[in-house]
Amino acid sequence: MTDSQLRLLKGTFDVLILKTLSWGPAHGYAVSRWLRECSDNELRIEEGALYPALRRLEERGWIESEWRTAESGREARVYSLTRTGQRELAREVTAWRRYITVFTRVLEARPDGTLS
Amino acid sequence: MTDSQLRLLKGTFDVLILKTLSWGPAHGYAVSRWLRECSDNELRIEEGALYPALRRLEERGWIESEWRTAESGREARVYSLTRTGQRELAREVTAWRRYITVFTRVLEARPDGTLS
DNA sequence: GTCTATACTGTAGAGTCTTAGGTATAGAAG
DNA sequence: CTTCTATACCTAAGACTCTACAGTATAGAC
Repeated sequence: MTDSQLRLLKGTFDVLILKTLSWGPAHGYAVSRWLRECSDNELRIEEGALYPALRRLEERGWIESEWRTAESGREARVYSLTRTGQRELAREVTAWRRYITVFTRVLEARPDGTLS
Repeated sequence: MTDSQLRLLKGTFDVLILKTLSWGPAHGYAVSRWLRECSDNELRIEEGALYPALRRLEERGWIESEWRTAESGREARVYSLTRTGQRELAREVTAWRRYITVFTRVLEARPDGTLS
């Protein structure tokens, strides 16, 4: 819609996916929809990035998948968080908090340090 | 040193470089040093990423460079922020604030939205 | 019966980083 | 005087992650 849509920073998909799955198992399409809605349409994962990311996370053992038939009768690959994935999520959320602290400090810094 | 060093998110170099140059002209090495110091050694730009980034920013017209001989007698390529670069810096800082707001909201969300 | 939303998959290409290497000067240490 | 460290720059190979685009296919609405 608006051009005001935020471009996701590279490398931040993973934690968003893990976070989404922490609510419970979901298939790919639902992950991307939830993310759009939860961010008031400001964050969007393209499908071309979503499915590779899901496979990546599964390879690392952070999520696991299973083909299931939904109530709707549709087949879908349902992903869920593993125990390792839960730990990873916690770790990444912590790292993110630290990141914004440091990064914001730099961006808000006043000129006092000397630049040779 | 400590393994606790944060890995910079891709795509966040540029705004850091612009920010650094907003203090005044500096050469590449000084930019990376300032960044390390200003972040208490938590953020680091590898040289292999720094110099390409500087050239990139110059191509876009956000910074400009000039060879100068420092008081030390050493030659160095000194970069400075252009007017366009100043506007770009302001724009990116605003975008960053918005990004952390949205992203944090998602990461802190409580399970109320439905995940089909 | 066609259209929309759902659901998944794949490829090509661009952009950005990491890793690892290289050149060269100034000044201090020995 | 020679070697080491800090300074200062540059490049290339490769990996990774995203975007853009292009598909396939089903369920339900109209």
